[in-house]
Amino acid sequence: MLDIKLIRENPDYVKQKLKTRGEDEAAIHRIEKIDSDRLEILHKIEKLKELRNKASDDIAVMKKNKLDASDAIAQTRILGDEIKELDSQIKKLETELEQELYFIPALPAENVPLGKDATENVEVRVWGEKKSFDFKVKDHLELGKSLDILDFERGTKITGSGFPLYKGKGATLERALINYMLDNHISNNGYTEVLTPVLANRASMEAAEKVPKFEDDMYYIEKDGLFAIPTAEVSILNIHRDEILKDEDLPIKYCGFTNCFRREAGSYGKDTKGFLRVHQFNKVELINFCKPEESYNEMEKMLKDATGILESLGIHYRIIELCTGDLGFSASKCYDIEVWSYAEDKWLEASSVSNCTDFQSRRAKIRFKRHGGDGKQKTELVHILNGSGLATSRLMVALLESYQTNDGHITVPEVLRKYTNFERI
RNA sequence: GGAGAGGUGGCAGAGUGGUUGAAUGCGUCGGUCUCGAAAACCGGUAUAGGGGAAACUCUAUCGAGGGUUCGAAUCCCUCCCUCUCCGCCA
Repeated sequence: MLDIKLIRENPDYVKQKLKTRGEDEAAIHRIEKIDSDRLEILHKIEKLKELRNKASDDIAVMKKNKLDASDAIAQTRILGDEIKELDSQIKKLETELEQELYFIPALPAENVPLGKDATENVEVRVWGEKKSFDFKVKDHLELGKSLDILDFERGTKITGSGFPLYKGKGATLERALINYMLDNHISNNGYTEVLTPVLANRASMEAAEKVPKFEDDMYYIEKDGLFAIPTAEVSILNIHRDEILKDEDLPIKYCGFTNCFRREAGSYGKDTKGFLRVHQFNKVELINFCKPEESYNEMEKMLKDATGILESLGIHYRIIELCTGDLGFSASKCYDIEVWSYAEDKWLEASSVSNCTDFQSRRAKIRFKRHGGDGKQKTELVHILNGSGLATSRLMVALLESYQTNDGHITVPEVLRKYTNFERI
């Protein structure tokens, strides 16, 4: 969430920034009003509490000296009643303020291209070239079926549509991809592997800014009050919730594989084919906790970490920088990595790398102590970045399609062979 | 699921109604000493919010939320979590 102080002191700046995201300023107006009302009451309350504290100390002294304090007690009781009344008023305002703040997105970074929606995203670079096939390419559904490695129908039987079943060499290939990516990030890119829970409580979902804003997109187990994570970002970020980290430990970099669960409410009928949009998918996630001055630099590194995988797999991809109007809720800057689908004849999003700066860390209370040269310490919010490195479902589409042979088989990319123990499907 | 114990600062651990934001130890930071280090000694060391140019000051916080009281870490209620034993079980 945004810093209320920033809104208080620089409302016009905040409104202008939000406008570039297509947000209207009405909510900020409401917030300003609630905040000033709250401050006014806060001043009264603190004054009254100060009086009460002093009076209580006096009473303590009187009692100690065996003096009659009943007058003082009676007077202080009145103070207490006033405080109670104001307390309930301020609590109401605080709740209102929170409810508004929870729905205000992060402010775009200065160098993010302006634009109203996805059509105005900017292509940063393209890697590799499209292969040319001298036969008609099959899509991943045909390949999956004919080679008996993907079974969407039976996945549907088990759960419902959008829950894929991998089979035989398909399952092995998926596992190989995951292992390859993890090993790469651990050995070459300096990440610490974590294997986290895939269910998260409400506090964790809130800390990662997924709830209440996106509550309808989450699977929720009412009986236990738990959410299925939409991304490992949630579970990994919460490793350090409510912690104060040491500055010499930063940046802290984790990678972790989990299943991810998304209801995709409202997107029925769109990209429903096979892997293009699923409710459960596999993803290796990268999370970085760092000092504010490092975050944009770390972001570029994360982008390299993710694209390095694609390059070693020989997958044709491009990097898109999202414009202000297309940025995710928590992100100040975001790159999408898209892989080329030969059968769909379009780019598919396989990863996004986001710098969420202090937007999540404020809510999650993840800070660090900065040691000043003068021996003084200052507590600051860390910056948090997340990136998929990568999600396998759409990567699998690109991989199967681009490695198909004219006899309908799949050649396993070189780097995966030591994980699959086969070269061909 | 049944029975019991407990949640206090970075950690360990005192504290059962009144200058307790909280003893003590450890850690940590600064300093003295030293050629340097260790040891020893001295001093500092929570978080959030408000006011103030600043010095500083006020408020809140002892798992969370309510209650009792002039006053709550301490008493009462609800919830959450952890641990131990039993049961069940991958």
